[in-house]
Amino acid sequence: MQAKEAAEKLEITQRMLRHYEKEGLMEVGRTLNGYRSYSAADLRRAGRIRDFIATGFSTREIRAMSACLSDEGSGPCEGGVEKLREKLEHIDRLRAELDDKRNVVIDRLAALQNRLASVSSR
Amino acid sequence: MQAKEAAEKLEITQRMLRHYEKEGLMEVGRTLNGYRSYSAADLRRAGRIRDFIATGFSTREIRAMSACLSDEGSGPCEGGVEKLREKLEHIDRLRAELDDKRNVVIDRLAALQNRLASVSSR
DNA sequence: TTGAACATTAACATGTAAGTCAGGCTTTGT
DNA sequence: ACAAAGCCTGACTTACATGTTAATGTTCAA
Repeated sequence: MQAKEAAEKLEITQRMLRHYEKEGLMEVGRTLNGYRSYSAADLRRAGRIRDFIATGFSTREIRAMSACLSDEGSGPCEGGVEKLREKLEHIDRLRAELDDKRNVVIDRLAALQNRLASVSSR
Repeated sequence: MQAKEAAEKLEITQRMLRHYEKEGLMEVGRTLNGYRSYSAADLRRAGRIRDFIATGFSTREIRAMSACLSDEGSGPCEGGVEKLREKLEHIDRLRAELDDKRNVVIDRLAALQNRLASVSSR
């Protein structure tokens, strides 16, 4: 698969696909004419990189746990587990707070609607 | 509480606390001598900002939902059912994004642990 | 064979998180 | 009174995601 199609499927730009390569996050084969050729595995890997970046990981961090990115991913990616756990903590803390906040709003909304209901039923 | 202690409790630098202010993400009171004085609420708010940034949100995005960051849903977070509903939409959208991000991490973690398990059981 | 659509690299640009350092004021302990 | 430690602002620096553009090569269809 050529660059354009790959980029479209991943909903990122070709620019970023090249960026991933230049940053050493993935390697992509070439056809005879020098064009990049993306395999299905390349797509999955690039998709993971995209998600990690969108989740606040730097290229440095992603590179550091590069082994954890491949489908088969053998090798030493133990350090990756640490980072994943940390990230999970961040996300979960945020989620918990968002949930609290959500309840505050819901309660208030309910209170408002109670008042409206009691007014309109008068 | 002064800057040093606040930064230590939040495990970020004073530099970043000042940064949050300059970016309009929070306001911090001053004592007579001009020193910043962080309240418990300030600490919580800064902690949320820290978590949002660590989760890949830009200052622009954080600023946009600034009202949802305070402890009390009061302030600009009130003003009738309309605003509350908007607020809820914001929060739910955020929660959805967070869940996506969380799933990315969880999937990877699960994949890693499957691999480790199958290796160690051999 | 010419043009459109695709590809390539390289260079330049922008926004922003984050570090660091300099120059200067304030507080506090000795 | 002096030194150490804190604070303040502002400026310089780096890293990095991402966009844009320019110059050029390749493929394909009319």
